[in-house]
Amino acid sequence: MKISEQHKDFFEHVYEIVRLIPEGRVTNYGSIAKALGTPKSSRMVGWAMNAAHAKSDVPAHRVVNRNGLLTGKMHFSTPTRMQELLENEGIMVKNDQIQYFNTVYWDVTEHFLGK
DNA sequence: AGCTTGACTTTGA
DNA sequence: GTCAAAGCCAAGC
Repeated sequence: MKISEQHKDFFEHVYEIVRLIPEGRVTNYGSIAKALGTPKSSRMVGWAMNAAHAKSDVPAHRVVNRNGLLTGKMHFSTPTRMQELLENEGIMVKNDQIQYFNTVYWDVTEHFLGK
């Protein structure tokens, strides 16, 4: 896909990127917003995730805030659902904080730059 | 129509 | 390192 496709809905862009996040990796809201060309609209990414929750093929649990904190866990079916999904992919979570966040972090822009 | 809220980030003190 | 403030914009009231 092309990042510069601005004719589509903002949410659809978010979905496409979130779907690209590899298993066992996570990214943050700002990185996604940045990839969409609107770095300051990171809040909208969160709002998009809220809507994405309905879609079954959007791994919303792989998106956390920039500190690696599971800020959106309460929006899942159960408050522990997000952590369970992450741990199921090999990501360690302690007190809503992703362990070794720097290691599992997957930068969206780096991916598109081919790095 | 306006006002508030929010799964956020950046910046400046 | 912390903290407060601003910017972002869709949805809900």
